[in-house]
Amino acid sequence: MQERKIMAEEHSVARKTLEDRNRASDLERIRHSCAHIMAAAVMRIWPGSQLDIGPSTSEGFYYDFDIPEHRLSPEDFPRIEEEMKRIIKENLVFQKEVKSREEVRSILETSGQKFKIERLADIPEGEEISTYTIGDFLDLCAGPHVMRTGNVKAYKLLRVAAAYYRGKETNPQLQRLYGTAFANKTELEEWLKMQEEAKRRDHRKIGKEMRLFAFDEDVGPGLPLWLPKGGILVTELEKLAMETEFQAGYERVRTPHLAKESMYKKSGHLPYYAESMFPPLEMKETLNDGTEKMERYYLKAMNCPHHHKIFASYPRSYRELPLRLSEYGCCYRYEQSGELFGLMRVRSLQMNDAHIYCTPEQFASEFQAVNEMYMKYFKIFGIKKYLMRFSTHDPKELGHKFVDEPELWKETEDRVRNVLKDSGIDYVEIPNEAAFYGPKIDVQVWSAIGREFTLATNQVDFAVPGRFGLVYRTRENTEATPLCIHRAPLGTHERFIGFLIEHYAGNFPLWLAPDQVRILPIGNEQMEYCEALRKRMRADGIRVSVDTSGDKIGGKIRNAEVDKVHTMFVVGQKEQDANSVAVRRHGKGDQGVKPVEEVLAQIRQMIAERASD
RNA sequence: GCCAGUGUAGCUCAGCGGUAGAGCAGCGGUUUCGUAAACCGCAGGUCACCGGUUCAAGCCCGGUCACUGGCUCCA
Repeated sequence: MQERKIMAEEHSVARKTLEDRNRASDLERIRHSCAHIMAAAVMRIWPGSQLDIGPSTSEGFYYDFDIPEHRLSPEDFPRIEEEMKRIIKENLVFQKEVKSREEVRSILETSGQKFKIERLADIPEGEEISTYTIGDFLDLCAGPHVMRTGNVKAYKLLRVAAAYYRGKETNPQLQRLYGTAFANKTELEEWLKMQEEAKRRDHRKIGKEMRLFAFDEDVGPGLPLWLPKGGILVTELEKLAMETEFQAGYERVRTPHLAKESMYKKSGHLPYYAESMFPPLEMKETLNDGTEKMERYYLKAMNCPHHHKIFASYPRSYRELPLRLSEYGCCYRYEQSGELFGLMRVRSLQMNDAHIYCTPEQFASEFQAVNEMYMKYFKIFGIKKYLMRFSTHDPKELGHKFVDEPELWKETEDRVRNVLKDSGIDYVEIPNEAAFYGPKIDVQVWSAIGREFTLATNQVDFAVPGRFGLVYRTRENTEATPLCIHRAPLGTHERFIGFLIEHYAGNFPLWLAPDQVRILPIGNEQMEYCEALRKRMRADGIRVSVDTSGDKIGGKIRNAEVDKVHTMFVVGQKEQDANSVAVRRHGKGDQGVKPVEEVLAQIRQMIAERASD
């Protein structure tokens, strides 16, 4: 599971060609120019600063500095913005000059810009080398820029962050200043407003307000507690997965949360992933001869090895394949503290996992069926914007990052590529990003607030079944090792629900809504009628409650709306006499009076169909 | 793990050297009401934790923890 990869690439060292640069949009020019203006301002305030690079991004721009005499903090923003304002007012020309490599190097050496000198060395031989100057601020830069500093009209500094030089952890850490710029003030304000709106949809905020989940210091960071209402979401997702997988010929299994070190040595996970696993539990075991032996147990960070052991639990025949084992397995990963993020990145997680063991002949259709399952889920949740990322290996890393099986890599990657092409799915291929045991497809989605992450994953494993000695008898009565497909179309409960909270802004469709129906009596006279109705609906499996508070009907409605109750039944004497209810939908207002039978039939149907609204 | 920021009642926040505050939620009353807030009252806090400066510390300083924004990493 990975996330923010594409964002990271956007910031990475991959050089844009000059052609790419010339295609830069007006907005990109403005933002990149604004980055220069910001850098010029920083140089005026702290003249001893070293410059790195300052590209535009999808959200705005940034510039990386080494400022020896100062630690940047948001308190510096007014001062820097003030200086930027001055530079813009001076309306300086962005003066481009094409120079020779030696000429530029000597300028940079004079000004002591050591990062820039290294960046200069990256520019391929034969490519045009240019500098842009505004006033006395010179920057090695291919452009393009706006004409004058006065063309930048709306900008705002956003945050400071540390960033490693060239993104490498071992390199020195630079201070990164983030900002954004727009063509005019109106657009900037609209964007700021949208950011505010995004904050309101944040799953951490809604999760707290709706009492879906909680964190507790004594439990530990990254270890979410599902509160009753969040537990309902979990249960509904599991019901969906179980039904879908049952129909698709999967068999459910259950496995322990930990295993001995030897298994992870066998799987090959340990050398690669020990750092992101919780440290082992160590215990003394007394052997039959009285000697003691230290045994190490690891909390499982993945379900695959346990499932492989199920495959290996008795001899298998080709007749049993494809064998599809599924489990909502609990895993534990020791994610770095700085990486923890609400429900989206946690240390305990439950994965919608399954492993499909199949013959090479079955591989393509099994892989295709998995893709179709993804599409089915996306339709239910109305997920329209997604991207399949096909991660492949880099032959140079064989034996290091990737298991040393050159032919298997090529063969399986070709197979996956063919399935993707044949099914006409939109995908991008990204080299050198595969799992160590095989190529994978990650489904990237964007939450309502524009954050990108891997929601689900579908991986091919041609290495580990062999390590586990998994074999089946072929028709020819020989032994063969199965291929394995790892798949988790609903990702993990934690991340998937985090995504859904933002996707729906907490306004879940009826089948998912923790509070499906709340009955609101106008007065005490209707209480018995309401209570009878509640009992009847409960018997039907509908999540319903009665508001027995002393509030007026307006107050009851308000509370139900705030609680995001999907459907309200307002019941007064009129409704009781006619065996009806006045239906009100969350966010949609009064839907009119309807006979009880009609409303209940409709609700049952919506739940059964998992209707999207 | 690294850089920066934040931490005051269940929630949202005010107070920024001089006796801890508000609204909402909660609890107790009164009210029984027709589509987004009835009224009155009560209670609620070692101001994240540990140490320091000061006659006096939510407030200043140092450390720890948690969370947040980035970076790095990510089966």
